[in-house]
Amino acid sequence: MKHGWYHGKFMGAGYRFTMPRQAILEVLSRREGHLSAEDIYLDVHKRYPAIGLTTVYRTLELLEQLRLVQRFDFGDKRSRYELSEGPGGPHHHHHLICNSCGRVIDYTEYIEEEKELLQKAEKGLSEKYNFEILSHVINFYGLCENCRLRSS
Amino acid sequence: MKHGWYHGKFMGAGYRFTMPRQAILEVLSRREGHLSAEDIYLDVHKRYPAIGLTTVYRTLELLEQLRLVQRFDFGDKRSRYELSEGPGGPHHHHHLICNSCGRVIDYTEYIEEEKELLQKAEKGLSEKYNFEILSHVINFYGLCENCRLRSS
DNA sequence: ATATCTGCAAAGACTTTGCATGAGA
DNA sequence: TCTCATGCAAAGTCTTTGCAGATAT
Repeated sequence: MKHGWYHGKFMGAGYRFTMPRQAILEVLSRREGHLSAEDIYLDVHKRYPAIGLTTVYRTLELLEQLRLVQRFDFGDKRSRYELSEGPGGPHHHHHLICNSCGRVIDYTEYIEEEKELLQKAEKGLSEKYNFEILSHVINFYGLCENCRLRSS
Repeated sequence: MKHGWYHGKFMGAGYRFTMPRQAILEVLSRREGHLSAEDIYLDVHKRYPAIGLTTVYRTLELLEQLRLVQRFDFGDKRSRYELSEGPGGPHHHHHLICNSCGRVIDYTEYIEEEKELLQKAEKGLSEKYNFEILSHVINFYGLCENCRLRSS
């Protein structure tokens, strides 16, 4: 893992690129998607038992502020974190969320069609409401395969 | 407010249409959008001081299950509730959410264009993942007018 | 009549904060 | 060196649960 880019991001914003921060980024990069703070803590903790849960929370808050990480809420009562898309991060995707069991499925289809809509909407909305759009979330809710079978 | 329709919804599902439930629905209907459990509690409590916060939570859970209410998460740490769209409820809309101050703006533009994308996506995704889509959420995140000015 | 619903208080779960210690530049 | 970062424990906030009494059908 090349730390140079992240190192620059941190230093450029006046933050230190410490070992816990490296380790947390490494976990986010290795295990893509939908990780809770505790998931990350447990994983990081295996390699660096000294790192505490508080640091995980504080680091995630910082990463979110630096736009390196995006926070999601899938309806269970905990925040979920993913590396932002881009070099090193995942590709642009959205989520199917099962109302019954909470499963989350990533999908990458219809991104082209989506782009058209979003570009039009972003332009219009930023003009009308003077709102600067920086990111978006599209979620579909429903029943996953297993839960469909079980409830029918 | 005509309670007949709601009464039927409740009874049809084996639940009682009690006074607290009526009162909570009345608040949701009168004050459209983005209400937290506590917002609802405080409002309902003015008219019916006997109704407790617990009942508000339990009623909202039930209303969500009956699909009469949709729950949202806007990034502050509390759930927000809105009456589902439909007769008596609000029109279809989405949200602009300010990353800085948390303000939420409803918008109803681009719904037609959105419909096209969603229909295509829903069809394709339900086939590919055998996932039955029941609802969707589109959120735009960014900076509202006030926060743009303040940060520039 | 009786199964459901409610209020209160207490518990639970996730997240944040205070403060002394430790570490990066 | 000296400010920023960290760990631990404690506190905070929203939400859920247990249980006895009340209520709708």
